[in-house]
Amino acid sequence: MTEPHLHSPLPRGIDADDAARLSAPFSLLADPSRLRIVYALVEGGPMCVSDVAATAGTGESATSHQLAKLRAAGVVRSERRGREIWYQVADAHIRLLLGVAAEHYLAENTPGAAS
Amino acid sequence: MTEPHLHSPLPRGIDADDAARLSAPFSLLADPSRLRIVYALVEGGPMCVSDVAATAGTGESATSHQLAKLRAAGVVRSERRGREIWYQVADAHIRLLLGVAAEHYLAENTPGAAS
DNA sequence: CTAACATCTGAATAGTTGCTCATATATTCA
DNA sequence: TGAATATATGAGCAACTATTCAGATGTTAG
Repeated sequence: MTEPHLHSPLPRGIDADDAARLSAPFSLLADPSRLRIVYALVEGGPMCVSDVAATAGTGESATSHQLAKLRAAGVVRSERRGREIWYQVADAHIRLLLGVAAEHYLAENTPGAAS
Repeated sequence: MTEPHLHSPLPRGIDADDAARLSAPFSLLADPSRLRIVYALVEGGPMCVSDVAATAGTGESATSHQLAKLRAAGVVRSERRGREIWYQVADAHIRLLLGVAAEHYLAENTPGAAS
């Protein structure tokens, strides 16, 4: 292992800490099922768990697990209404990221970002 | 299992196919090491592998593996220069996503997106 | 041609993650 | 109170992924 040359003038990157902070929101959208869940909430507004599952096409237990993870990450907020628990998106950044991606990778009507 | 109620008026989501397409770019940025690699290339411009590794703070073999994956996904382009192989970012969408995230989650000088 | 260098590639491994199943908790209704 | 509904939660498992190590490939210099 000889020292690397560093051709370019001082191309400093980001430290491991910032990389972890930056990659966290991406990992939340990296799973197709979880992305469908977030998308359903962005597009459809506040919903109870079973409606999220029905809209996203995911199992109810799996949906609950994913919503718990999203809630722990601060992406969604939950509120009890009777025996149901309603979820809504609480993170504008995630909404923006999803909108940008949808706009560029689906080339259709984008959620949240436009208008 | 009784049928779900669907309170909201027709909140249709996206199908599994679109979800997979949408989540793919996010998964590429979901790993801290790979994100540092992309970030290094976005910030520092074209570089050879060992310089990418040095800038990103990742092992050389690991960097090579990740660059191969990024190349397969069309995120980076490679070109041989003598015995070195230089990589550069080839996907404007990834650049934009990374820029948006950096702007909102690091609140500092953002790469690519601004100016 | 040989040695050194830069990168690639495959196998093995360890860590992570998302799903399912079963069960627990909480709420409403009769 | 007891049954039904809605969701949460934990354990177990299967699939995926990133890293390391060893060796292969291609390139330049002597």
